[in-house]
Amino acid sequence: MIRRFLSKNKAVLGYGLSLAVLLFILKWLELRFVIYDHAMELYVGAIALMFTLLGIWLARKLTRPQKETIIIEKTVYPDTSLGFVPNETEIAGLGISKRELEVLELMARGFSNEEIANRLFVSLNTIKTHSSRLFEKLDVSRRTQAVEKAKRLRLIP
Amino acid sequence: MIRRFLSKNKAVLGYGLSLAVLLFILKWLELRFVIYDHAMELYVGAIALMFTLLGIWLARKLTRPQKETIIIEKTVYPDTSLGFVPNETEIAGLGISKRELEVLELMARGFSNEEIANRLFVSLNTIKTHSSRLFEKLDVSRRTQAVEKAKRLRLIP
DNA sequence: CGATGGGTCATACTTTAGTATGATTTTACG
DNA sequence: CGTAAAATCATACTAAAGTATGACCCATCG
Repeated sequence: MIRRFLSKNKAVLGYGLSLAVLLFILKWLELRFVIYDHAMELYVGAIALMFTLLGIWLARKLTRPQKETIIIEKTVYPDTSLGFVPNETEIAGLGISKRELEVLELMARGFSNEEIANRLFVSLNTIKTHSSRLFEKLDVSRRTQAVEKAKRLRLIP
Repeated sequence: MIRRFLSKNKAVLGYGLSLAVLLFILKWLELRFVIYDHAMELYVGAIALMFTLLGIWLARKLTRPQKETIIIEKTVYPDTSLGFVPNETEIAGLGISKRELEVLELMARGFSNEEIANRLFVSLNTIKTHSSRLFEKLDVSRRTQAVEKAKRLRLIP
């Protein structure tokens, strides 16, 4: 606890210490030389200088550095393969299954139903049923519409 | 020239002025009260305080603010719908005509050939020929592929 | 002026897409 | 263990999409 206090109030402690040292020097000067009236200006000047310097030092120590936030806008071209996060909420809300989503993705990539069937190792009819259900759920009637809507809803990249 | 000097050295001049004022005050105090030995500490203290404050003020005026730059990189995704610039080079290179591009855009938006025909006030057959030529030029065989490729080549948004 | 390219349209045809319906098999869950 | 959702497949059909070919109009350009 004490260490924390020390570290937190380092500047203040430093100021106190400096003050003490300066007062000591003053006392010493007072004893060393009899202060005549004509020496007064010099004495005051010295004090002024010292404390001005102290003030400068204090100011530099105490003022916390001004933070300047520079926001660099970095344009990132939608690298569909890297930075895509599917809208799970929408997918779930529409009740689209995993398999249907797979079909949808391949559709969006321009594959025909037959090509999709070959890729997924199922029959053409299966793909047809999948796509039909997909169109129902997406409330569309053609694959191009489905792709357009799916991209708009961020179901697919 | 004088005004420029004044404005450039405002802080220095301020310091000089303050010093003069303070010295005047000191002189006044010296005249006003006879400075006894026991009043010495108080006097010195006042000077110390004043000059410390002056030093702080000076430091704040003269030293340029300590900046701590925080750089935040903010990724900005370009709004494809607003700031879209078609790749004219590619369009010209592939020899795609204005009308064909129109058809392509409507295709991408999910319209059927018949819908496109109605929109452009031409017959279904015309749209079919347009799309056939389009597919040839894009080297694809289906509309979904055409849309995918066109978007990839930035022919359409 | 004639060739060229863009746009239009038609007919005839093939292929792909999409719908309707029914059935079987997995798989997940209470 | 039984049920519901998901996934599979089939048949039969309709509706789009796409191809091939030929024709016509019109502006532009050498």
